[in-house]
Amino acid sequence: MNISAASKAAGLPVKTVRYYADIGLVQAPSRSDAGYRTYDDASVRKLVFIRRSREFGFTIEECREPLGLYQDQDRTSAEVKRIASKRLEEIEEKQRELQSLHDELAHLVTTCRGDHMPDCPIIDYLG
Amino acid sequence: MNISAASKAAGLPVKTVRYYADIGLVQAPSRSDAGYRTYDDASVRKLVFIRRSREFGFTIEECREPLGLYQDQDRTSAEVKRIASKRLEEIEEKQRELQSLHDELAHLVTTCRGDHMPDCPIIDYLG
DNA sequence: CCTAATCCCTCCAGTAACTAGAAGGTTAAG
DNA sequence: CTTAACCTTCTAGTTACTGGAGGGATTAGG
Repeated sequence: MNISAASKAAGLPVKTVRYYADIGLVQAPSRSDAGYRTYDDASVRKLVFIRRSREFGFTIEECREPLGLYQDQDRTSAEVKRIASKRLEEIEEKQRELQSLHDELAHLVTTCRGDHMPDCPIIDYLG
Repeated sequence: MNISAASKAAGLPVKTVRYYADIGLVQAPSRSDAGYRTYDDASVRKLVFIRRSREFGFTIEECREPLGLYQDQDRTSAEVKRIASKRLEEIEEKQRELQSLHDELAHLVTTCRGDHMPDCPIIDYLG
């Protein structure tokens, strides 16, 4: 798989895929004879994992920890479990926050009459 | 309310609160005699709205649109509704993505035995 | 009233994580 | 065999903060 196919599959720009290998977040991919980067499904799954983590506010450094664990032959199952559980709690907190952002906007949508008048009940709240 | 109280209430660093007024994302706050910025509850609610939007990957420019609407005296209710509905769909897509990230890590946690052995079923998937 | 701690201010420089563009080599379709 | 769509490296720019210097204002204790 060339870089553009991997980038499409992962949902990341080509430039970003290169960048992640440059900074050592993922392993440097192998190269074709012409020097083209070649990717496999496991690499793509890692990129998807990073993309989703990044989209929800985890930093690059915070992505390194779980990714490092997956690759570390000496880690114990207990260590993997501890770090993943901590991350899971952070994600659940994000889910609650996202839900309240959702509810706030849903309220705006349902209270607006959607007509041509400029008044809208939400203005009293946010204006 | 001084800037540090507003910053605590909004869940944003003081520097970031100043920055948002500097770039015109929120209105420049009024000042005390000594030149201190003073904030009210409506300003704090706007800052919370921005914080949550930013945490979930909306850019500063994408925050301007709904915030602008709230303040625009000439907008129609239909326009408010259209933009808020579009944003709501984006948020629902983010909720689905966050759920996938959650499930992926939850799988990691439940399949790990949590003992001192270094093997873990998730490695086959991501390693 | 004085002093120390804790605010607050502005300004400038630095960082994280990309992202755009130039210059040029490679591959696949017609 | 050309030409369009790939790919490469490199450097420089952007977004959204973030840290620190230097200095004024406010508050709590003695």
